[in-house]
Amino acid sequence: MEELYHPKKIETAAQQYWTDNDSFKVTEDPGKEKFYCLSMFPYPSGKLHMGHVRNYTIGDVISRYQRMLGKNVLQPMGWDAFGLPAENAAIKNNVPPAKWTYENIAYMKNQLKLLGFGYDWNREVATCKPEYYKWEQWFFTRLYEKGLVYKKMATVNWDPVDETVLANEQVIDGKGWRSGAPVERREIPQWFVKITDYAEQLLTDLDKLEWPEQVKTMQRNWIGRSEGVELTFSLKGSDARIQVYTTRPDTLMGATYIALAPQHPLAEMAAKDSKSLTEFLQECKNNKVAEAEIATMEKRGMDTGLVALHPLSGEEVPVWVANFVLIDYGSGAVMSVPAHDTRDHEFALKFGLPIKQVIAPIDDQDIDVQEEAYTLKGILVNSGEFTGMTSEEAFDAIAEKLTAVDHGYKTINYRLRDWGVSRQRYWGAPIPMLNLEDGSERPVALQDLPVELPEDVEMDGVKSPIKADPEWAKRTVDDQPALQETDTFDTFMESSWYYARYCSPQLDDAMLDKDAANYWLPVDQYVGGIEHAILHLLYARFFHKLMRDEGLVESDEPFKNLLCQGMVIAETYYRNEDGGKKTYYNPNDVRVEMDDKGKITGAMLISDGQPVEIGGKEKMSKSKNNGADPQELIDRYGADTVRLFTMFASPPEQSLEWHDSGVEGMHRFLRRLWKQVHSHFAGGEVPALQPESLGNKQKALRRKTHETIKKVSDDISRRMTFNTAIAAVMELLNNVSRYAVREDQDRAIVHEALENAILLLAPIVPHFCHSLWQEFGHSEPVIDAGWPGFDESALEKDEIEMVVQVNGKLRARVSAAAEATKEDWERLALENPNVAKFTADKKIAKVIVVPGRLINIVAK
RNA sequence: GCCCGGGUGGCGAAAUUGGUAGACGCAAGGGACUUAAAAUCCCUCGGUAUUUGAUACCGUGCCGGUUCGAUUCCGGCCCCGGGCACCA
Repeated sequence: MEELYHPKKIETAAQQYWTDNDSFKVTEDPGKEKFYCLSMFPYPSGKLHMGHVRNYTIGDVISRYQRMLGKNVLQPMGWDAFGLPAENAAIKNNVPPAKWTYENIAYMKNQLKLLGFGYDWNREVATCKPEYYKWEQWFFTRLYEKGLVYKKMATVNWDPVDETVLANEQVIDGKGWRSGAPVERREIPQWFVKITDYAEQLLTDLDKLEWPEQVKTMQRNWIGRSEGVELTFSLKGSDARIQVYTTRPDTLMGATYIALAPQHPLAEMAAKDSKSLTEFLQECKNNKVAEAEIATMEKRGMDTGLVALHPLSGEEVPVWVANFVLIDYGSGAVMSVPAHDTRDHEFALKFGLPIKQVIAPIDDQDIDVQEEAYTLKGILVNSGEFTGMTSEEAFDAIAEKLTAVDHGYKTINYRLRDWGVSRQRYWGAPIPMLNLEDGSERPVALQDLPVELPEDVEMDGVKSPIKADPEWAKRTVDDQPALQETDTFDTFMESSWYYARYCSPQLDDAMLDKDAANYWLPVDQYVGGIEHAILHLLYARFFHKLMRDEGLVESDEPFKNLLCQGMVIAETYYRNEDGGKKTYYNPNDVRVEMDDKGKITGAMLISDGQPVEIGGKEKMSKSKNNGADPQELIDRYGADTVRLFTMFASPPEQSLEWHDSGVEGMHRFLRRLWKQVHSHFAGGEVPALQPESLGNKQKALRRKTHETIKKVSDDISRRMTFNTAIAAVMELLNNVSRYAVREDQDRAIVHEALENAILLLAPIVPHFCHSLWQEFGHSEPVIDAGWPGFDESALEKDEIEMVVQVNGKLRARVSAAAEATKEDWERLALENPNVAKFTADKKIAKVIVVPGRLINIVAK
């Protein structure tokens, strides 16, 4: 064996071995327990970033561990290849998005191989390939036929100069990122999938999942099921009615005005007679569609002049337009009860609208609703026949009354909205729909699928090439001219079913092979970034149910266990350019200035020496240009060091703030371990271990070995805290290096410790362990070595140490034989001189003995 | 604004069910080896006080509570991060 650790050499050899032996190729084997471990596939943005390395190392460690447990492990990889950045790169570099994407895939695939991830590359998929999106298009036509998709008008960000639709990301401070023109909201027809039909299932099935509570809570809140009342206000002097939904019908008698979304038909109607209202509605259009934007902007409103009639009291209620009411949510109108809702209160104060208290606190607490909204439930006041009821009683009574007068009914509402899947962009899967001359629409027939996206195109930066080419969309249907839809799918469509396609990736006559899908699915462990906690994971769950109802899969849920890794974050640096634009600079190109105490005082760009703004630590991203390049570290230290460091730096669910320092330490650890193994073998033949004949020191090291096996197994399988698993192995090896080898049994114990350390580290630093495992004389590769078990008898202790506290403060340590009783411990503790010092002039009130941990003496 | 997380030494972190705060590692300082450097090895390393010693006091974002005992549970606040439906 080589005396020194040469990462390049052993990594190349191990990777070659895995390739030559097709080590990670798997097939369905009903006789073996399967384990499907999936990491979220990357967007091929150019090269791997630290977030990828972290994500895929976690997935690979879990996969390799499960394989060592003897399972049939599937770990596939592919490419989420459609998306906006390809179009931007195409414009910038004058290459077609397809070419750019395929080049990136090739480069990143090589990087993944260099990192030693055990993927079954035979199953690779790229979502931009017609073989892939053909089935997505087919599936959409099935949904169309089932009535699960529909077309409606929906709002987009419109750039009036470029005459194009902008993504939220492309709107910066209300302006188009290229043109700089203020964006407008515009309504265009778009396709929607009825996810709301599945809202209840998506909610209740969360209970079946072994997911982090945090993610389940986020999804529950996103779906937002509520029980309430749908009611209508009649309009004075008109047949029109305004429909509103409320979760607090008990406050109905306190409704003092109605607020409409600016896009509400009645608002637009009222604007016909009012110049000022028309102007106001126009101003409301100068806004990005993002909800965060709407929620944080200045609340504005205007009276429409319309008057609604209260459904129960018949009182006249003014109808206002408010810029924060969302047209896409519910009916686009809300009844406002300023006395009992914070936002309504704020609005009423601003515009001098009446505030009428109808709920009083249950206790005698003094409140003033003119000052502040009282939002809790209570007892009804000023509510006519409902006065005196509790909020709960009034909920039912008012609902019944509304039903009786035909102005409302109890209902269940969801915050979740249908999924808009139309994008006006080029680099996506074309929506397989035909628009006929007579105005009707038709799905593309299976034999005409896929509707292929031309790949050899030029991007002008404004219009999608398939929209710019008048010929592309032309079709003939039943001798009638028809136009192929030129919008493409939201890229969440592709990422909603790729996990299933991996089961039969090359199948060309169906979307999925049912046997293969039902063998592998659901995914046993899904690993990916927390930023996907809602959208991607919810859409994928929805898609799975759609596929189930199409008879393609049997399970209800796609991902049994979920591990959400935290973000890899890094400092951002930028400069403000003209027109409010920010240019971000990579941390590698920036020098940070510090004062004597190491506190950061400023930063400057190395290339020009001029200052840059410090923007705070954020998720590594292309748009913030704060990504670290793992490649340099791989070249310098090898993949194992990079893998080890990303796993050691923090627990997977926590966000990881990236610094290069620390990597060196991991490399040092591997070098030291290598040398340790080398010098162990240099000592010659190792005798067989004889556990019965060991002395105390020998027993102690052996105990440490078995404690480590126990802890690492638990850390990897149950806790998924790889950082503490690594720390435990380091501790064991520190014990080994401090251990003085004097006789044969010492060598046997060290041998056991080292051999097990190799097994425990094998999932994390696979090349390193592949090589050393061979040095231990094993012909089977370490990937197929069984995971070590621990010897219960080696864990036993003869003597136990406990801590003694007086009134909760640590005062002494005492030891006794393992058999010592509670009384023995109490006596030992009280006899201790330091304890006596603190209890001397006090009365002992109580002695608490926590076995194996501590003794606390309560003295007063 | 709304929903979900997080805050512990100079830094990344550990403390798993309410029971020894700081394991493991980085950085730093000191020493050994060396002509020298690198590498390697050894020692110190939360703060304050006691003029050797060990010990005492303080310390887990801030304020308060529950408890024999709180980084952990409860209430209120501050700061940071993620998501908010067209970034992926």
